Amino acid sequence: MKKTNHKCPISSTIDILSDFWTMHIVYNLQDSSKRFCDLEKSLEGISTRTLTLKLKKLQEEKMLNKNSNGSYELTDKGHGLKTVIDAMKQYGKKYLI
Amino acid sequence: MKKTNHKCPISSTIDILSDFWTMHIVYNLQDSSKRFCDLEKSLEGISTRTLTLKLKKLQEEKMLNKNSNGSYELTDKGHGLKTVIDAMKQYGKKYLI
DNA sequence: CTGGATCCTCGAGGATACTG
DNA sequence: CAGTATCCTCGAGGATCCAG
Repeated sequence: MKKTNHKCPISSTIDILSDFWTMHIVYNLQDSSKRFCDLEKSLEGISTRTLTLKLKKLQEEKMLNKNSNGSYELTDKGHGLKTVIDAMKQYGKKYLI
Repeated sequence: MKKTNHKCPISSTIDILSDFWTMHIVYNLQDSSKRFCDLEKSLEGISTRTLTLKLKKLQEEKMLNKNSNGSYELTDKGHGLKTVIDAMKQYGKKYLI
């Protein structure tokens, strides 16, 4: 994945979202916090290594954090992606499938 | 990039968008059609090979087509992504940068 | 200018085994 | 359960040269 240096809202957002798993993870945490093994089950096909890496990266980016009972929950910054996810959902329904 | 088989609106949309250049290309064609060389200039850093490949793939997906004067323009399906792009722009403005 | 053809790099992600 | 550590694969994308 590349990194754009110029600070454009679109480019910055694409930088974060343009890998396969990130959006899936955020999507899966939208309604409730989940533990590692639950995420592993929801995200069919992800490897433990990748899930670990993505969760770590998302924590560094302040998109989510791990709470006291060990489950992962979105921060405000993570929940902010809901509008993007909703737009994608609408698009998928209308033009794909 | 992976392919999800189960037909979920979110997964299908992510399948299309989860590479670095696709969204940038659609974004660049949103307001006006452009020729190959113009896209090459706008999309700083893209190689001719990659641009060719992405344009071909996007044409196969009916997201854009090449018109009579040789420039590329979005189809309705391509323009449909505007809502997603707008959401990303808003997100970027609010939480990133 | 608009690509096609080749070759090459690099990193995302998988598989597996292991630990607290 | 929740990871960590290794090793390995595979494909996205870059660089370059060439042609219509």
